Amino acid sequence: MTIGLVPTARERVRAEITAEITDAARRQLAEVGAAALSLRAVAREVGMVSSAVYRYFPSRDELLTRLIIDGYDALGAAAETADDPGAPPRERWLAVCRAVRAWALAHPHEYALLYGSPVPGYSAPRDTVPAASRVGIVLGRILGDAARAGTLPTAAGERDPALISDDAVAILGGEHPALDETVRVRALMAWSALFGTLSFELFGHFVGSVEDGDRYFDRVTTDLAVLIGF
Amino acid sequence: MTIGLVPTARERVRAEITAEITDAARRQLAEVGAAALSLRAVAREVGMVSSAVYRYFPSRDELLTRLIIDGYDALGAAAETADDPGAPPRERWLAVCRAVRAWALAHPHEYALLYGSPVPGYSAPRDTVPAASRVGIVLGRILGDAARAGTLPTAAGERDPALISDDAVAILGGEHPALDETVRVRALMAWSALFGTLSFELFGHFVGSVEDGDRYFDRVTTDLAVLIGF
DNA sequence: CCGTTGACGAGAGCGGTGCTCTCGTTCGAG
DNA sequence: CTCGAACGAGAGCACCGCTCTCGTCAACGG
Repeated sequence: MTIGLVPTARERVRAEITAEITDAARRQLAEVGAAALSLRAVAREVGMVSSAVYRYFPSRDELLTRLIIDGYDALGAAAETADDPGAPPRERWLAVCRAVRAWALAHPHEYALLYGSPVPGYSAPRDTVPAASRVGIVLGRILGDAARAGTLPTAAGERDPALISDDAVAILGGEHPALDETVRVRALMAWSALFGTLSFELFGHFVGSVEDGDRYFDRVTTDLAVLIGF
Repeated sequence: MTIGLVPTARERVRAEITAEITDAARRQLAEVGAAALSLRAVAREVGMVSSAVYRYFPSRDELLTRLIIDGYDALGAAAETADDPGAPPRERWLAVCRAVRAWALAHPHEYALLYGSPVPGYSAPRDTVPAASRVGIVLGRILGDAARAGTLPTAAGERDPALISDDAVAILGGEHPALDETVRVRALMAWSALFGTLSFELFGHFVGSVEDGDRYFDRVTTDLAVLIGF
């Protein structure tokens, strides 16, 4: 077994088959959702017997974890490309929100896998954290740039590390300049409110209350921008 | 078959067994979650064979629907008893929020069933609507009382029925006095933000960002109260 | 009062699932 | 060239949702 650099033919075909399996799994996910995703059906689609798939993924949950990471990455990439660092903070925030919503509407089952109920005995593995942080990092960068531009209030009171951790602070604007904690908490709140709105829309909790999802979403994200201070 | 009033012995024992099944199912739900809830295991727990359960519930999804409705009712009842109509609006809002969170923390799997990814696809959302509306009605009553007390801005611009439907308006304060649409939209937003925060907390999206969930939640709900105008 | 009917529980069975194990084959590193 | 590791196939286990049949037994109508 070679370590990196030049992959052997065996490693190459292994990577290819792994990709084939994840692609088939992603198609299954988009069609029937995570709960009904069957490893056997995936195996059938790639022309394998179910036991052969276990050479590539030790369990169905590991396969789902792969899809989760890929989903976070796709969503993070969508958020990143939607963010124009030259635009004013509010426009950047709105653009990122719209991009996140567009991705969620285009991939409802993947969104449900990421932000819906966790699957049965599933414990969020550490591997998903970096990918999951990407969209938060985009928001944090907007916040930091706005702070550097001096349009946000700087630290007034003391920080409370129990309320919002050092890691989260590092993402949400960092330490320079010293943002007021209130702003960071509101940014975190806007973040979860964004996904709360999306979850309600996608999971049908707005049925009968909101007709025009596009305009409602714009209103909400605009209100959230004002709340943050953008 | 008698129609209501005096139930026959047969109807009584049927209702008893149905309750036994739902109780066992609720225990299973609390233990292993909705995705892993097995009708056969429920049957075992009540000392039946699996096929016998189908005399009472036509499918596993119908059993889940029963649990969903019961869950919405339990949550709604918790919100209703937490609301003291004599208290000022902000205190009422905070109390209801805390009650909702307390219920969610005490029944995480039930909460996931209600507000996580819809598990059976789109089985029977129609029957669930009245129960699901209860907690929203509580919030709407607070909003209406506050409006009657004259502490909220009255209608300034035109209403936009596509943004927020007539049904939702009827719940969120009604037509007298004519609340400004902005306030109603913000209330709706606060409602989804509340559940967005809870979902993030329960589904682990705050891990590494928020240490003290209690205080963070109070901060968020307080901010939301200010946003609404309470 | 008795016969019919319908509800009921048990059991077998079908097709599906995740996962394990064993068995030939094949391929590539030493 | 050899030998071990990786691989795919297949059988099999335990479980799942759900259907069907069958014997029983209680309630209702004539």
